[in-house]
Amino acid sequence: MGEDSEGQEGPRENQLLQARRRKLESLREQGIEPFPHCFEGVRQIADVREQFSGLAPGSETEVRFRLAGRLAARRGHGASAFLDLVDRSGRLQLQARTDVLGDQDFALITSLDLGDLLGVEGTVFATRRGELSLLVEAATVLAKSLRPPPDKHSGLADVETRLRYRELDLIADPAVRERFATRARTIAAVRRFLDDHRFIEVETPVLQPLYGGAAARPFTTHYNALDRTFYLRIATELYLKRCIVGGLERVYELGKDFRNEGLSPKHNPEFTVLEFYEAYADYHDIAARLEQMLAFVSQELGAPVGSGTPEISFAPPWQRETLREAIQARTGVDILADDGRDAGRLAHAMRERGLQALDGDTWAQLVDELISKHVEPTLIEPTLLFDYPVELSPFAKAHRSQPGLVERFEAFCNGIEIANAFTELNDPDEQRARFDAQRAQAAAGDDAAQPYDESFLQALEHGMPPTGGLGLGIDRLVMILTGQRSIREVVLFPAMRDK
RNA sequence: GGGCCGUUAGCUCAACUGGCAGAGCAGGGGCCUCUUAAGCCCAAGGUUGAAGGUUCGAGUCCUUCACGGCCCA
Repeated sequence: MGEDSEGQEGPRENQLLQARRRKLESLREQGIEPFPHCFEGVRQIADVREQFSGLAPGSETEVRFRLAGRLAARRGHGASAFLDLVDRSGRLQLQARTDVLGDQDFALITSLDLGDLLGVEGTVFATRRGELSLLVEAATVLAKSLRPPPDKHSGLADVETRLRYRELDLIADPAVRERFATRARTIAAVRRFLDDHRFIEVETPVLQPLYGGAAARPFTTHYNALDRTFYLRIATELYLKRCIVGGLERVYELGKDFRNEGLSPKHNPEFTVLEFYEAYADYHDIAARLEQMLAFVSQELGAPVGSGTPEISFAPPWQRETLREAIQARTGVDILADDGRDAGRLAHAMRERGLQALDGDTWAQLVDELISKHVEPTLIEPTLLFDYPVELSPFAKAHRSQPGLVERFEAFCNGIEIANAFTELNDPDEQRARFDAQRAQAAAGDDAAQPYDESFLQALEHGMPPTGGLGLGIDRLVMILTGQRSIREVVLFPAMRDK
């Protein structure tokens, strides 16, 4: 290999890299392939532990296992050595002995670096102190590691390094691996629930000629073949309703939305969302469906999955309040005291109670402020807030008895919003009027206002059945289920600024 | 956008009021056949995030910047 391969690294780090490069060369000189193509018959470390959990200290067995994983620690004793092998399912101690392996293979296995990928075959035994172990009869290098792994004991502490180089975080911390496995099981359980209830999974465009379905700024891109600006979707809502118009009756989509916003512990610019729509249902039906679904999901995950946070039970029924009551109970402000929806009067009522109210804010923005500042943080147990102002909800159907409100609820848990649902607006003329109102807001400078979507309106004009729909933030749900306070801990590769 | 905090060896962390940048782990050379954060001996490893400034002297004080964390908007 190159004598100047050290050019790009610092001169010091090179000592470590060079040592590994030398071992790579040495393997090849011995005729050993450092990057073989496969290793057959691999079992999981958890299989060994399950089968031999009660093996008495000092006992040996004839039971042979082939295992593969990463070398995580080594304790040498001259003519024998203990090695720790880690796979996705766990960690197991290996014992290597000259009298079993012969000098050559023993020298090979003990000269491996921490971090190397290793395949072994051997028999199960328990040490005198009772540590379940594998006596290695054969060892194969499966991939040479050319960089030093994180510290075998203290792991990685620097948050930035953990997020930028998630592979190192995963290598160093089994709890992180477990968290992402929990995420996968959560999503699988959501799918199973919906599939079992006659929903069908669909895929709608991520790249869209026009974005919509939520109040957010989009990412834009250029489609060369059409020489036209395209947008990354901010929601799946409008296409999914077109599926409902088309007669699919119960549909869901699980995938990523993209919003051109800042980063925060609750926000990543790309995030995973479930939306489902159910024909002939209203928002009460959807609320019940959501309760059932999350109860099912948490049950599928098995008992306590949260760590460090108060135990959250999704068992139905959840707490229910109307939005008006919720705000009034926590701030004393009645947002509907004034039928005129006058921003000045609401701001005055807020200031009377010692609450901050910005001068330029509209009535709807003040309501939004009351929710996110004074209500949302107080909602720890799963809670549904019903009946929102129409100004905040351009796609929700008017309330059947409360003028100025729509049939919408949001679900909160652990002080954050996790879901948003409505009885869907299916009157095309009313929807057109809502778009007009959005257009006026956009003209007034609101860059998160809805663009006018004529093809969606046309679809509604063909007739959409009465429908209930819901959007659920999967990342936030996983945060709750795994007891994490930051979305970055449940997204494998969160967005980061360039270093 | 604002405030506070952080950035020192590959990793985890020290370094008093400004006075020779250290340790453990990892890596290198030895010893050691039941250890498990194995142990013992030896040697090595640094542009202290970047740039500028103050000072006889800066990891430490000042300014600006970068990235990250927490809080606020």
